[in-house]
Amino acid sequence: MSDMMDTLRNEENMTPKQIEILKSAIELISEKGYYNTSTSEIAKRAGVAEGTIFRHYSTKKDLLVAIVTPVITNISAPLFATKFVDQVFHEDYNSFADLLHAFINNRFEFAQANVPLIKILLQELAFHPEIQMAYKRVFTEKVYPAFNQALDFYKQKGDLQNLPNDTIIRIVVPTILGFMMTRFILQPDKEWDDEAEIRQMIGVIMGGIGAGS
Amino acid sequence: MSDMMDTLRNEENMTPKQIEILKSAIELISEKGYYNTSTSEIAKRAGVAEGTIFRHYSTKKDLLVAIVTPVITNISAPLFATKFVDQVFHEDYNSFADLLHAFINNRFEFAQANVPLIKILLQELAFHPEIQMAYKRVFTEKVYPAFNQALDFYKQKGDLQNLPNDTIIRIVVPTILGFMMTRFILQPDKEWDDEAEIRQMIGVIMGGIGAGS
Amino acid sequence: MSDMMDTLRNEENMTPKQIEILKSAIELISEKGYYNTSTSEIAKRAGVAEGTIFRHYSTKKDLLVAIVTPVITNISAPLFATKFVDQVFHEDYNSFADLLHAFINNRFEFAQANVPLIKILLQELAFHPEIQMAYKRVFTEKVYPAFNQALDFYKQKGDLQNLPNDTIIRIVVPTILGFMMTRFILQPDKEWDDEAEIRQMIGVIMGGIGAGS
Amino acid sequence: MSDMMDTLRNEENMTPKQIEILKSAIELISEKGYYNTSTSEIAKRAGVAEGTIFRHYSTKKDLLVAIVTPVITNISAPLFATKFVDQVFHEDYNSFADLLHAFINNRFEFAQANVPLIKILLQELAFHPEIQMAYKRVFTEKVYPAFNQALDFYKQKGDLQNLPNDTIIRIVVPTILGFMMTRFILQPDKEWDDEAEIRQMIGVIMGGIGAGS
DNA sequence: TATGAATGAGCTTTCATTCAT
DNA sequence: GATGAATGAAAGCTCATTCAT
Repeated sequence: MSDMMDTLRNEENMTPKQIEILKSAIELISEKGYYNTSTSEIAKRAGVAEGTIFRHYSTKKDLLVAIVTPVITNISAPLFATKFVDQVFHEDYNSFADLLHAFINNRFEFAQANVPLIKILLQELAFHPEIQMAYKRVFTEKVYPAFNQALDFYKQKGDLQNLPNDTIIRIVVPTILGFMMTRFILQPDKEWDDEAEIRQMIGVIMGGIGAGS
Repeated sequence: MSDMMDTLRNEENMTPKQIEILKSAIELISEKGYYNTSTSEIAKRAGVAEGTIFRHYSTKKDLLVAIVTPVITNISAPLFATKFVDQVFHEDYNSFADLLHAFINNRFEFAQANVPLIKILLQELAFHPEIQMAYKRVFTEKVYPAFNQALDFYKQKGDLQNLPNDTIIRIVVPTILGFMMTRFILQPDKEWDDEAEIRQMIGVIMGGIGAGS
Repeated sequence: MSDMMDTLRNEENMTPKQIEILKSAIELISEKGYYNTSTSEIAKRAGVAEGTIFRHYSTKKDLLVAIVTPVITNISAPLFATKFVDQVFHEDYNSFADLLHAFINNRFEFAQANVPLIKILLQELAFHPEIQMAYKRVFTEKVYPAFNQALDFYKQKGDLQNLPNDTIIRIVVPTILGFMMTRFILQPDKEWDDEAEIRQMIGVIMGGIGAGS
Repeated sequence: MSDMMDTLRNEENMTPKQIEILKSAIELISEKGYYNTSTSEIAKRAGVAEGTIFRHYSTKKDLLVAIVTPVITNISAPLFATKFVDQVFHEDYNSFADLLHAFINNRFEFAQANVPLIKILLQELAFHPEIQMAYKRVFTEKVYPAFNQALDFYKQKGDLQNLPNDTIIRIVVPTILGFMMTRFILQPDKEWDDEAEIRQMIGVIMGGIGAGS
């Protein structure tokens, strides 16, 4: 749980009660959904009075946004972290496959540490325009450009077929997402050989978009 | 809309009011979600008294299930229709790529005609165990076996690499789903060259899993 | 059941549907009470459309009154039947104890044949002014005078102590009612030696109010 | 009313609103019955929002049970209070008639102070299994054994005829109940000479079951 | 800052009653 | 007469939010 709280915690300090509220809200909402979770339930599990929730989050939806927004930011963080971009362009990765491997491993660990948060994000994205906004902004301003840059770079390098970037993205992203959803949400209890799965997936992806094919 | 009602209508007749109720429920729920749509709203839009809804669907959730269950069945219908299986095994399709093409085209048209229904299915799947049950049953009993059969067949024929079926499915299905979601839900207003998109997608998929690579 | 319908049937003929409605209403209301029984349930059990009930009884309460009013009349019928009064005054019964015995036996059989109807009467008496009216009228106009007449007669004859009639009634009536309620409603399944019970009860009553004591 | 609230109040404190709710519920339900009294009416009379009722009693039926259960307990309280039993066996009462007199006086006062509560109990007993349960438990575990003990004691002492206890109880209890119902519910407005009535009633009862007869 | 009783609008659901067929 | 779809008022209940303490 501490990892997950790292994802959420901003620079300012939170009171212990506020942390309890967030934890409880995350547990309950990820289990039962936003509309099936009442503030009184959250308060009870957090060991806090119902009014206390509204001292910290003036609205139930505010509480949801406070949970979900940092996830959106963090999910895509490495993609636009200066460090990452630098690594790519300073050829820390010899090939697109290497980059993909590093990227997937990194995001895999993040997902593993934040399953409940990601569940909430996926489930509620459809219903809350506020969240959709945040998501779209991050995607178009950060993720998409970073992706494009990287793809252009490795195309130039001869690692990739000359497909439109959009097409490549539409292959790569759902494949990764699909794997993660299956891995963590649909069949979390299956025995997975994660490393093998990832290698295989990359093999197939590169078979589809790599230059050699 | 008439197409969509075909997806829902059973053999027996519905009263005009019942059809109106279904239509209104579909519109509203697909726009705003199940929990943000009240039965009084549905009644108002359907031009019907609120009690009339409960004469036909004894529960609000019953109404949802009546909307969503036929979609689950129809989404996967061609996969387990005798006709389809026959076609596959009587070599109506010379290659897995051909099969894929026919399949995607067919499902693309279905999706196009049923966007609101599919939106509802995707959005509510997470929260209603009844729906999850129906989905799981159809998937494990129908879709998955049909897929396996087809994959085995074309593997034997030498069309496909010798990857585990599960891995192939985990590549192919999310890729197709991802495309459709982008096409019909995330960016429905973008100008799409559907035929080209599909061809490209198949190219990449076959690059990843086809025998030639 | 045929006996019970005798209690209800007036001179005019009823259609078979109407009889079915009455039967079903009696069963359901005596089991679950008036407010827990819906007209649609009654219709279903009667094998009749809901509207048909309202063709015969313009109101749900009308139906109840149609069930309960004849019971009130019949419960007390023997008390004011000319025949009964005649018997009393022509000394068909040698003693008040004899009269009591005949009376209790008679009412016992009536109760036995009409348990559901009596249950309904007892349960709903409290809530429906219409029923209370009917009950009060019958009691003050018929039962009470007949009782007084008989008591005066047997007092004069020296069978009874010189207690106020009201006091005697307040001993006799609740004792009989209490026995019947215990016998038919509270503990209907206990094995009863009815004849012995009745004899004992009369013994005690006469011990309390009879002249010998 | 304060007396009545004593019957209901548990050791813990109630908020003033909760007291108002109870009072209003008792008034309305005893006048019109449970099913004819809506929670909104209760709220209005109590000067409280409807939601407030459900904060204190999670169900309308819970409210009813909260009203009725303490009555059941208190109605029979003296019968199984150690003090009462002691009194009986330490011959505080010289005869069964004395005991009866003390007992009736005591219960008469209780009834007088709790008419609405008792009305509710009598009226709703028929329809609510929860209440029936509570009633049966108290009767078989407390009232019945205490009665038996007392009857055996005074039989041995030669005060009572050798009738079966059950028969005695079936005479005594309905007679007392019948008197109280007539006195407080059926004809509360008649001018009563209570002391005389009670004396007379005891006379008759003892005439019926006493040893001298 | 924290509490939790109180609020009241809004929800789903029930059901006696009506009426066109 | 009989039907049963339709009605709509009213019910019990939920819950995010407020506010005096």
